[in-house]
Amino acid sequence: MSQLATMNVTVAPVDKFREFLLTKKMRLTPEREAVVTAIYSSHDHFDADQWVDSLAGRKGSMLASRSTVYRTLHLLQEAGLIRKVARANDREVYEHDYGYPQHDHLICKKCGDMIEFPNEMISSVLETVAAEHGFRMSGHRLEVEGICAKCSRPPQRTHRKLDMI
Amino acid sequence: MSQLATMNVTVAPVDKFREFLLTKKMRLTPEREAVVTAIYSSHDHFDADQWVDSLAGRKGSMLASRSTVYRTLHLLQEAGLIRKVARANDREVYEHDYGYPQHDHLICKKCGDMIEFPNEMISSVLETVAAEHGFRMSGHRLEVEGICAKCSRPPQRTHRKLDMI
DNA sequence: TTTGCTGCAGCAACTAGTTGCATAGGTTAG
DNA sequence: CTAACCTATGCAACTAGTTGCTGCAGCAAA
Ligand SMILES: [Mn+2]
Ligand SMILES: [Mn+2]
Ligand SMILES: [Zn+2]
Ligand SMILES: [Zn+2]
Repeated sequence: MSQLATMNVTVAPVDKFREFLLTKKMRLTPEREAVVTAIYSSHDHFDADQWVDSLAGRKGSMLASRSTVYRTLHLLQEAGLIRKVARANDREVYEHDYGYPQHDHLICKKCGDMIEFPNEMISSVLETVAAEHGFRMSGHRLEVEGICAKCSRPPQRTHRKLDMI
Repeated sequence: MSQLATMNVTVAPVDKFREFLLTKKMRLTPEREAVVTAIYSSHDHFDADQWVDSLAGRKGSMLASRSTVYRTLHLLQEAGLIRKVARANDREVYEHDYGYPQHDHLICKKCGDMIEFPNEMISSVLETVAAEHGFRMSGHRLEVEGICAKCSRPPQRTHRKLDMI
């Protein structure tokens, strides 16, 4: 999934989150910590449901309720720790927005694959456009849709010695 | 809302829709025609709800059910007549994608205003990126978020002779 | 301790949007 | 004409995500 190199960061995500919460006079509760720890335990695109499942009842033990997971996801976005990246299969797809270089995605309509690409050019075009409009840009979300190289190869079946009967 | 000039098109939206449906061996039913006519009766950003309201029961007589409105919106996207442009107030925002020049939007987090800007530069950057990845791009969705010029002016109150008591 | 205040969790009810299903109705063959 | 076929509709049930409410924990004043 991740073909871009990761970056080292000095402040751990949990601490960055605590700092953010302090500025809003909010606390890093055990529930909120459970969510941020879970999310930063692996570096992948993810959706809310998998954490609702594992943190709130259905599959795992109750570490945070469904509402709390969703509310914490909002806080994590505000804090700049995660961002919405696309919508796939009726679900919002998120990713880490901290400790990882800026990029956008080519999204294959057939297989759903999300190919990451760095976006300096686009960012700088947007800086210019925003300046022209006196617009203070804080971020962007770009979904490029189409068919990936794998899926657009002619329907020649995948390489195989012999078909099964 | 629209600060970009409109373009003249030869084929009317309803006819373009009928053509598209034919290629899929589908019919332009009265319900589908009602939806596309309603949507093309004005040239604005819009959301599904307003057409569900006016076409399905609640306000007028039933021209197309809720499901049919939503299903027709999908078809209109496939047909290249409309496209999703952003998400605002928990609703998808659509706009005409036919008879109007390509553009993207600066979206103000405070007032919700959507400022349109033409996007040739961005399209061409994306063409290059897509080519590099052997990706056959069919479209994109770009939301630039931030604070618009109006909203970022110092909090000097709006011009008013005398405050109300 | 008791009392009061505040922030947060969990619940349940809600909204936008999707989908399975039964059936209405159009199209074609006989 | 009818029968078979097939598409598209409307309904109702469903899903992802949001929100108002209530009650409880943590802290502070009395
Ligand atoms: Mn990514
Ligand atoms: Mn627009
Ligand atoms: Zn693919
Ligand atoms: Zn604004």
